[in-house]
Amino acid sequence: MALEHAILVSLLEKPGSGYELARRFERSIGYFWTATHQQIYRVLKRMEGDGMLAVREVPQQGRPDKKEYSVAAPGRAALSQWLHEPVEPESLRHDLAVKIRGAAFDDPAALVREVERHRQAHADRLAHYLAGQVRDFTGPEAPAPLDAGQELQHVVLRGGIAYERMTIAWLDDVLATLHRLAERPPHARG
Amino acid sequence: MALEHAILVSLLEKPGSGYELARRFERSIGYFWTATHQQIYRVLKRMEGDGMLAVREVPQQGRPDKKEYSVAAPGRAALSQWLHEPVEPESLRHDLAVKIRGAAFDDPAALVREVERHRQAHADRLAHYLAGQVRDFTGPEAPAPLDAGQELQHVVLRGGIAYERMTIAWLDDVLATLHRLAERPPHARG
DNA sequence: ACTAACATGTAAGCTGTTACATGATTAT
DNA sequence: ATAATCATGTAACAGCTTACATGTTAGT
Repeated sequence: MALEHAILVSLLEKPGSGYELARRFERSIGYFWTATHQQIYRVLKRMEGDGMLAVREVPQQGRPDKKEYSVAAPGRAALSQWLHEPVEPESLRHDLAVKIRGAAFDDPAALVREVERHRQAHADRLAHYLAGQVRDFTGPEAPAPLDAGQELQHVVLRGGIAYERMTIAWLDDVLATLHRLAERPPHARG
Repeated sequence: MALEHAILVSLLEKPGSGYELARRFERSIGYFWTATHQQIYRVLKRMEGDGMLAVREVPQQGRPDKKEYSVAAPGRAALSQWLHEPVEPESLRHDLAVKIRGAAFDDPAALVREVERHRQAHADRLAHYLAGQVRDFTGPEAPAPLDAGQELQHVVLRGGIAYERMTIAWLDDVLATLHRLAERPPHARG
């Protein structure tokens, strides 16, 4: 399971609390792995018990105390071992594709609004990624030259950008197909 | 959960046994939704109990008997209802991206072979999809004109093809990045 | 004899989601 | 007052994965 490993990577990049991790999973790490705070707290506790993480209670002024987690030696070793093991290439799980094929047994035109909604969500994500790319990697505020960690973060972000662009283009193809089907004379629908 | 709905779509396209469904989930349906036979048998039983599916025992010669499932009226209604409900745009779960960011804390060059392996897997899938496209939709053996169901299957397949092409191009970008980092003088790494 | 394909299941364990629960501080 | 943000958890349930389990027929 990669949630543990995603947490190890994130904490190596910067130690932090469960709450902070949950927010990172809504942003940068979340571009390729999602997790809710409930999951994160459960896994942090387990990993702490396994000796993978070290905890430090940090008293704060004007805010509740927090537990700052950082990666202990066994955690770093576990990550290193995982990096050297092969993982299976992902298989997709795409509800919308199921819906599109299902539309053959319902009204294809009824899907148009849903597909447009998805297109908008992907366009928003793309805009967000592009802004992040300029801010962190290509803009005047970005460090130059980038270190290895930043280069690797950038290539992952480029993957997210490519994914969103591809998805938007495909959803346009889907919309065009749905419109073509809606214009067919009834006897040709089948 | 979309497994039920994926099963409904598949059985509407063609009734079949749990075993046959499991094979379809390794092929066409599996392009965008995966499931193992254990999952499928369990869900089929539940759906049958809920009255969504009808079963027919089919004796076979030279083979074990099979249970052929088909969609009953309540199943069709449930699919239709789901088609009219919005679903959340998917979030990615990509182990390899976690590994790439993790490589900053290990040896980036050690990831090259893993990335190449993934690239090969995606190239194989792309070849498989392209062959299917010619066989079912664009080749001389394919029906012309396509009916609505076939048009929708084709646009989903085009999505799979676009996904594999995008992924292969991104993995080439990843490989180029890893090679660039490996060529850096040691003082410029970290 | 052995392997592959056909065919269907159970059990245990892990992962993930949703709902519930609490409490402080800061800004409007 | 009210809402938002910070901060951490529990409980119940649903879904998925892995291992185990059985038996037939067809091909080499």
